[in-house]
Amino acid sequence: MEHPEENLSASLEDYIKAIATISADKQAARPKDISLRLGVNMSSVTGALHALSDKGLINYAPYEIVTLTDKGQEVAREVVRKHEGIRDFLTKVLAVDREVAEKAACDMEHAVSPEVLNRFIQFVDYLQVCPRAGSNWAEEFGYFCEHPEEEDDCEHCLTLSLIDYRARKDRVALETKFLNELEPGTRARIVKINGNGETKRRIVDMGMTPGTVVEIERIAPLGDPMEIKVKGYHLSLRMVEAGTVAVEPL
Amino acid sequence: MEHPEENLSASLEDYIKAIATISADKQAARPKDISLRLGVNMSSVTGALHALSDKGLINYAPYEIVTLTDKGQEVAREVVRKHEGIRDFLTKVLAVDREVAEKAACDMEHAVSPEVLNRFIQFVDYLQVCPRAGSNWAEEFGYFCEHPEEEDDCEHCLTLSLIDYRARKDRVALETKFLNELEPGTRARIVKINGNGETKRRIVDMGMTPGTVVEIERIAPLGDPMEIKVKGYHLSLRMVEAGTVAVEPL
DNA sequence: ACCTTTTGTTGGGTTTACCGTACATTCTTC
DNA sequence: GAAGAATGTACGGTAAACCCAACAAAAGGT
Repeated sequence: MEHPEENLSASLEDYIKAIATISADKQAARPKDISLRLGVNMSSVTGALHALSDKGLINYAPYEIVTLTDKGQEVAREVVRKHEGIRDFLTKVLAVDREVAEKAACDMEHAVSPEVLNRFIQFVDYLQVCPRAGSNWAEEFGYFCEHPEEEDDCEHCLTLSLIDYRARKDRVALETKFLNELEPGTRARIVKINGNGETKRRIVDMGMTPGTVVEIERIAPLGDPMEIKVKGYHLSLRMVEAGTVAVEPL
Repeated sequence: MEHPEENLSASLEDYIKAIATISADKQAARPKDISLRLGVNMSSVTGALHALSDKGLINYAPYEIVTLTDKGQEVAREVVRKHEGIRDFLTKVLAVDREVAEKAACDMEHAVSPEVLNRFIQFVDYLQVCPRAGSNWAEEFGYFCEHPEEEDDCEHCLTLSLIDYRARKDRVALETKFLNELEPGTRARIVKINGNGETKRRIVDMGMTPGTVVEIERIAPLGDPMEIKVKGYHLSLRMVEAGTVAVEPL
């Protein structure tokens, strides 16, 4: 816990990711599991664990099980977001085979800047919101990135496809719902947040502003809370809160 | 020239790229230029030059100017294609700022597999050929990647935008030209290659099959040859050859 | 031609990230 | 509860890439 250094090396990020995924599956991550997953020698794992421990990202003592600290979990969340963001972009946009994409994402994730990562994630969302490609298509997407909260104003990018645009718009107007009414696996676009001061602030802090695309990941067995994905982040939301969010299903 | 090893490290690829770009600007690449461009110490450059020389990629003797061997130029072409492919994707598809994209491409180019690179390049081309994004958009792009030579059959991805599709198709039918008639900077899609056996084979070997998108880069002062870009590759084509290629301007 | 500056090289040293081998600990099983 | 297997650690070694400082060669100015 000496150096709380900011930047992790590519290799150490891999270790964090491995620990996070193994911990999610089983209870705890053993060095052996890590060595198998990453295909490295056990002695390399020991070395890496020391480094991560020094940075205060894992709880590590020789011969004991490895767990992520709070700080480590935060780092892991970012690493996973990056991996999934790239993988989803490759599969959903570039139509890369799932398995190939998984591997490619591992290779790419250490080289993609946060800025570009956000573009990847936004692009996937964009395809759902404005499924058009006009001649000024890239320009339109750039505008969308700058102002995601603005009304779905595709008109000027759809000079020749107005009919479709209007059909969609009509359909959407009829189908406006609240976030808690949606099924797992569905996607929707936020229209408005009805909550009062504190609740609203909490939701907005999560990045859920009007125009944002959300995906329902799953709903807990008891019906509360629900897990959603927003801008690549996995979030947990209480049903009461979800009920304040008006959305257009996509 | 000892080890003609296949894979270059990320760092050595950077050196090759630097040598290639500097050589293009000035006559020859001096170690100092390389050190400045890559922001590394002179002694690091010397070490890298030794390594590249051992691999037979550069002509290097102490205190003499550095040049690429044929093999080195081949490697450089690939590296440049990767860099430009990523950069163009970032700018033209993801609307990333030119300068940011240039930097991001440098970071990403060593992590992107040839397979994904081709998707990047194809996607940029795809936007020109079928500028539509229907609900089954990724699927359509995947099909296009699998069968680039097939007829421009966007109908089933355009159920609601037929009008635009037909307008474009009519326009294209009227404007079919030959490759040698196009201006630098324009893009076109190959319709047919009219040449006989040998000429035709040469052109097809360059990757110019029907359905492929080409970009006219420039035409030599004397009008011959012309430089074009196909699938990320910069090619040189004699006007006689270009005259055998029927294209739809985009 | 000589002296200074710029450029280039060599050698030694650091860091990261591996590996292999040898030793230590824990778990399993009888 | 002790032997043997599985797991974990420590130590030394390698390779890539970098740096700095010292020395060497080439280029430029007077």
